[in-house]
Amino acid sequence: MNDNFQSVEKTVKESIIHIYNTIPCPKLYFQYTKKTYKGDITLVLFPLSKQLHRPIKEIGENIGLYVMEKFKKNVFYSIVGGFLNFIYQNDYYLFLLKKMIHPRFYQITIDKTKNIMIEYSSPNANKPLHLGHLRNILIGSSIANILKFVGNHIIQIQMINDRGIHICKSMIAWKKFGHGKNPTNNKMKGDHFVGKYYNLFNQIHQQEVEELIQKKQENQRLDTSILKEARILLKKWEEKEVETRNLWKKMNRWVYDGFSETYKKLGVYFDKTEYESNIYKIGKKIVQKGLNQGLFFKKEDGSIWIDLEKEGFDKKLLLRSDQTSVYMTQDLGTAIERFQKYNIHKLIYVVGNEQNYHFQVLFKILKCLGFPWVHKLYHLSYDMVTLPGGKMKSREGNVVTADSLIKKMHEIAKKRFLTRSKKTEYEESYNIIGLGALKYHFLKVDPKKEIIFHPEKSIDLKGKTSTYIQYTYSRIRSLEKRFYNICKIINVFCHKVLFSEYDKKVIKILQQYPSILKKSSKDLNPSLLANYVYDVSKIFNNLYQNKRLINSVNTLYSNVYMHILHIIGNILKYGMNLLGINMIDQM
RNA sequence: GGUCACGUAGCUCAAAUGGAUAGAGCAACUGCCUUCUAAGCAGUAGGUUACAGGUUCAAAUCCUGUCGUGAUCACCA
Repeated sequence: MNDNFQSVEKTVKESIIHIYNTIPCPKLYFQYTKKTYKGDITLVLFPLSKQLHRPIKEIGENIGLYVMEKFKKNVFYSIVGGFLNFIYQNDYYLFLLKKMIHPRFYQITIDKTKNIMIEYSSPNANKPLHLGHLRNILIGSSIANILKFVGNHIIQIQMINDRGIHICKSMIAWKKFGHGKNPTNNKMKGDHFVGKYYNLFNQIHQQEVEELIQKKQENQRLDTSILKEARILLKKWEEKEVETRNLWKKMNRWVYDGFSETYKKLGVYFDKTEYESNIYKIGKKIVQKGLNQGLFFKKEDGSIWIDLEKEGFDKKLLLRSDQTSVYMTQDLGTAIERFQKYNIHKLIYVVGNEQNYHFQVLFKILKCLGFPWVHKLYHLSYDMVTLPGGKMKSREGNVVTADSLIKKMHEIAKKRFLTRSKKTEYEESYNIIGLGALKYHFLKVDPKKEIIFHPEKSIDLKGKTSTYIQYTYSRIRSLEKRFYNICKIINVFCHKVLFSEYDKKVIKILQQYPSILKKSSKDLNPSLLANYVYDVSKIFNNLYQNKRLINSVNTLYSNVYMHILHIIGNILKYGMNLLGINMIDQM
């Protein structure tokens, strides 16, 4: 077997330089050959024809012949319209197979090691994580996995919004109606417990607003008595009153314990946690500095603004008239502090698209301030998760929490598992299947697109799902076991191996793995990987159903399939793990 | 109203960034378990890629306009 091949792409490039004597070589447009045409990889000739000023047919023939020659007829070619299709021959597939069984095939390093900080989750400390957080967390953690896998150093960070009027709302409700209860004696998860009081606050506030409307005093709707009380509490908090601070610490602790539990269930973790209460003052200095430099301006009431109208934005508030911070103030501060503290090459914010404008302005302000690292900031924006009826934020207390969804998935998996599985009781598998289905459902969709979530239909365990992929994987594991029981191991590369069309289809898909992973990491998009892993599963099941893979009669081909199974297994496992999904050996 | 996204099969999503005859899965219908796991495989049906123009060898993809959906334009977070 000839195993000194270099890639077709490289050879094509070489041929153009050689034949047309052009340096540098024009940009080449390759694509994997469409299913409807014969071939493996395709060069699009139209742009080349334009640049070389030669007819398509001639270019195609020249390159095709050169490549065929170079590969000693292990690669054929055909020209269809303006497309030059390269058709791999048997031995080239064998070469690919050999390449793919090497561990290096999976160790993809796309660029030099970089320090990348990725901020995600970033919840408010007053209620449980919900559907929206779930998408955020899954995208963030999966991208962190992918970036790490291709060789970067990753710092996963969450910023907890533990300060402000919204926190005081749950505090005041607990003070008035909590009667000293706590999550333990109430048998509730801490974040749900606190969230209950936050919802209670909103209910009471709403009642009071309605009363005001009846009394025709609706102009006072922002001054309900309970809201006033919350404001007083905020003031006390700002003044660091001991009792208020202690209550605040106590209730936050409940919430954090609840978050930790949810994170643990989801299998995500953070290297760092920042608290808004620790850093909300940092930005003020910067704002003052910018004011002194004449970049910002002060209104009569003492508030500080930036005028970005020339840049196509509006005027933006940076500091309130009472000199307290707004979101922008602290985002300026944290960004600056992060670059001072850590040597980071990239800072990714995973934040919903409702804040697109906020981040555009944030980056613009930092640019105005002259920080050289502004181009290292990236807002990874994703669309909302909506319920079929419409918005999910709408009615208070009616949101789907992450915990309830995780629990529901576990139940669905259990029900299905019991009727299907060969195994007896196996609690851990319900988790892997249920959670996997949830994660896959969220990650297979391009982040920038909306997800419409049907709670009643919940999430499928068949079709284009993680369950299908997990099932495929456990089939592979089972086949491997069978192989070791009945077959001798031989070196297939010392023999003449002939691949069937099914085999070729599989190898064709498998060899795309590095480019998919590369693209996923470059685009910061786990959905590409998710969809690819599904394709791999599908093509395997097609092979499996049509060929007897492992048998004692044909040792050579059983060994060949053993290699193919091994590669598929690796791709499925690595790929799914990067999405945060575990695999099961037996289902 | 200004700005920014998005609009693909009945439903949920793809389509490697401008390439060939737009692909999957649900749901519906038809076949396939005496054979390595049927949570599977094969097949049928389903499309004027919201609409109208434009750019070029080539448009779901880029530009313009219209319509629809959502987000945002707070001394909220």
